[in-house]
Amino acid sequence: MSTAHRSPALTVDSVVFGLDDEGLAVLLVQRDLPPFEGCWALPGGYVRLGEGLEDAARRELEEETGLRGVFLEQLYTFGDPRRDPRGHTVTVAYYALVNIRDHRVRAATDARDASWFRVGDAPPLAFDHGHIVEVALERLKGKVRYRPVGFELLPRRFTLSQLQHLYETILQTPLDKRNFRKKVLRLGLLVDTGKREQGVPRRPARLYRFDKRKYRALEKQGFEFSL
Amino acid sequence: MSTAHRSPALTVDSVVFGLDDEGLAVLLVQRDLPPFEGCWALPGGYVRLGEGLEDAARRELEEETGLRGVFLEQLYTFGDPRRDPRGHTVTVAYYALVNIRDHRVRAATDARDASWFRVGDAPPLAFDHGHIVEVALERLKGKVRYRPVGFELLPRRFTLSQLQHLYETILQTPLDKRNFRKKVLRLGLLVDTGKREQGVPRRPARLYRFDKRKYRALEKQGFEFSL
DNA sequence: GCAAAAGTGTTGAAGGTACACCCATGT
DNA sequence: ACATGGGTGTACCTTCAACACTTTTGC
Repeated sequence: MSTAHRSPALTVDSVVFGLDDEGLAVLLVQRDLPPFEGCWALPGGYVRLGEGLEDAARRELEEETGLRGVFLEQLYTFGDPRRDPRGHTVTVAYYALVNIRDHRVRAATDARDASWFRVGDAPPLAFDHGHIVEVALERLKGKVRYRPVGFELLPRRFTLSQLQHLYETILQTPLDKRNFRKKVLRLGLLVDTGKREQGVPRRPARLYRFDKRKYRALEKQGFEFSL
Repeated sequence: MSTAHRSPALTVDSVVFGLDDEGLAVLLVQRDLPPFEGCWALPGGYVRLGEGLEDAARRELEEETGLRGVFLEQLYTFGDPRRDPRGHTVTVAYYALVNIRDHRVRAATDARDASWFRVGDAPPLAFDHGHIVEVALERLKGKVRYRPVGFELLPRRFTLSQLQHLYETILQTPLDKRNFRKKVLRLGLLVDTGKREQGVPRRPARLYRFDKRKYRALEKQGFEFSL
């Protein structure tokens, strides 16, 4: 092992998922520079010397889309030497979950535009970003069942129907209303806020919030979330 | 985004798990060069330009320990800028599962020695490798329950007791013999080879093998392994 | 014949699935 | 009064957990 090496370049990219009434969406930016100029791509960019990977992902995310303070987890590292036409570039991919209504998105550095696309209805993406999105979807599908990450996609207060639709959307399968409610309430991790939906043309639903403190406490005692 | 960058260096490291009668073991190499000269570490090294990540991990593994053709999966990418005293070095970690008896290990390039250490009884490791081993153990613990990876640690033909001990070792919990056998046989993925253990001072157990073909077929039809 | 692990079924508890109707609200 | 989703309980079935004795082999 010598101490001087020509290294592959290193980037981070983030797959940001959001949820609205229509379903799952991904946040993309339109590239303002070659290669793939004008093409839609994942927000991301080069890791700086001395910078942590997650720090880099958060920095790029804020620079390119204005998002900050979101739930972010490492997804996978993609290193096919041909994935970037400029030369061997390894990218550490992250995925993020955000509640669309709480975050206003704006384009910025290196990006002409940033906007949400319905999953499965996005334009062809730059590099191997289409593939990265697929991997992120698979991961989300697996994770949501045994970790309470879905709540990151909802407003702080939400109805049980919203939660159910979320699971139905991500898992791509219909769920039974009564069974779903029983199961999720029996976990004891949802708190009835006492409030109701407002301004809906029907019976207003109770609003719950997820009890993160309680979950963290149970987690340390070996409790396993599962739906 | 400019096109020239000083990138962090990029390495791969592998956590190789093996199993014997005493329990789980990790394969380590003794470094022959600074930093951490003489210290035990994970087999690994720099990714070459134009080389795929998994290719690099396999190459280093063979160079340093003689192992080839093993089960290998990406674990996580570690990028704390201070994890290597020589300067910012990001490492893509893999974990491997091998059957100790099928593979003879030998030291080679960059390593004075290579040898197995009981998990939890290893010397302090170079860099953040101790932490990487912990993360790998956690991953193995999670994975073994819903993917049939455990079989990689056993010989091709194995007894149900061996399989049970494997699960007890990895999950760190005792299992009921009758319930375990029922569950695992009901999956329909073990084939009775018709052979028996030989040369043991007791009633010889039946030898089974894992039916990988059948598993792959079921997997494509949405089947989920679980124990 | 002794030691050591192999092999084998049943029962009770818990949890999962399937299923249909009345209620509260806005218009 | 009507349309819309909100909210609720039961019966059946499957799966999980607990548990002890006989069998086969080598020495």
